[in-house]
Amino acid sequence: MKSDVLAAKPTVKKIIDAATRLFATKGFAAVSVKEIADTADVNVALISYYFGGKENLYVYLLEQQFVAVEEFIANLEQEKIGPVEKITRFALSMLAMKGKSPFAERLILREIVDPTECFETVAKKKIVRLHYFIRDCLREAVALGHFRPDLDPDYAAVTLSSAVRLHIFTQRYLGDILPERPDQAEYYARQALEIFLRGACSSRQIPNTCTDQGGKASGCQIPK
Amino acid sequence: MKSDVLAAKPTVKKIIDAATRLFATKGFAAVSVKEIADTADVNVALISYYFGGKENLYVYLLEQQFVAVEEFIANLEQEKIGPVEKITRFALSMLAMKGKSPFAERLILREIVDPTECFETVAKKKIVRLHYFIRDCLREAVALGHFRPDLDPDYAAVTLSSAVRLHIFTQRYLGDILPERPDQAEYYARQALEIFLRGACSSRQIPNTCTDQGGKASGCQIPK
DNA sequence: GTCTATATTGCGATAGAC
DNA sequence: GTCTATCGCAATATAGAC
Repeated sequence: MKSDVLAAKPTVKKIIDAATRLFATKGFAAVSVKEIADTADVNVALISYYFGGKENLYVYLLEQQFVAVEEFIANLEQEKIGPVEKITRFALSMLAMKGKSPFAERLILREIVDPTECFETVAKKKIVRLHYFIRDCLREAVALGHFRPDLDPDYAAVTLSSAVRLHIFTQRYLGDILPERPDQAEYYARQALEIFLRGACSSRQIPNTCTDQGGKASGCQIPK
Repeated sequence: MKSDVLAAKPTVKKIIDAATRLFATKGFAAVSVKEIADTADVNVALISYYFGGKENLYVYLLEQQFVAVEEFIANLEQEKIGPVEKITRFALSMLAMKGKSPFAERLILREIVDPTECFETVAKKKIVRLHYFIRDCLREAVALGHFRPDLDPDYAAVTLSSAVRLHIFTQRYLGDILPERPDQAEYYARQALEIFLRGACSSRQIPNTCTDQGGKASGCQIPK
């Protein structure tokens, strides 16, 4: 849409930075162009001038975020590492990308929660692609015997990305009651990942929730 | 705010039903009172007449949703069952409440993602309370030896509610690519729960992610 | 490129008829 | 209790001065 050389202009960059932060924090509907302009310290009219309106600006920003994520995924797919390490790196990717695109996670998660009309079809392809990446890793891990054979890769993929990602938003409410850790975000991601990996590979029985004793892994019943 | 007897009036009920569905689906900022009135098939002015405006209506609805959830939690706390079964029931609560308040999960999750000014302080107390319930169950389960001793209950609580809840929103994008299961929502919740429970109680080593071999459970390193 | 001023639309709320 | 008409306001976008 807009060439990258345009994004180098200081005024354009100020708009991009302010808009990215605001959209990520408050969501598309709750942010006004005036607020973006004030935050960026530029004139309101310049947003239409450079981007052709609020919607176009939003679409441009989201596409940029997905580019960053897809690059990350593409690199990961090429690496000669096992599937378990791939999803490990994916789960920690939000930390790895913190410097480059610190709001990518929030913006994408927002688009999942509140699909914008102007971006829904694009978002769908990208989100599905992201899902397939995780699912295929899980499938491979099951095939290799790293994970238990009864793990459902399609659904486990949703569990993994949910577990690792939603915490970004819970921080607002739970941030000050959670015990302090050296690097809170990374600590959380690693905790969640560890639970997932153990839960995916373990064939151990779950205490107090199994009616039969010697059943195989998949027979471990969760009570009604 | 409004007495329950008022909610029995057919017009009021139509407004409540339409507004709950719309707020849950699109979020507070993206819904207009006109849209609510049209969906409910009542006159626009009646929303102000009965509820005193859009914000008041939203606050009223959210409070109702939290009442349902808190009742559920309060009942759960009184039951003479173990902590593992308590969180199991909690995780499946969205299914248990489907009949009574089918939009509770969505509305609460929305309030976490996009805190509304008019409800943030109230929401904080309720969400923190919900978090404490889960965390205390996890603590107890660790103390009883059901879960591994190095599980961090504060952070694991966030992981659990994230894993079990976020899927509601991913369905829009992944709904048609996920393989069909008899009862999709329940199936997902149980899969996520099973992963969590196994991950919480297991002391098994994770394949391909551990550098040292014979380390104890807490020493299981996730690679950088 | 940047600004001011303004056009235009749609929102939420309410006064007043019925 | 329900409706119509309208007010006031804020939002987006743009025309045109500089």
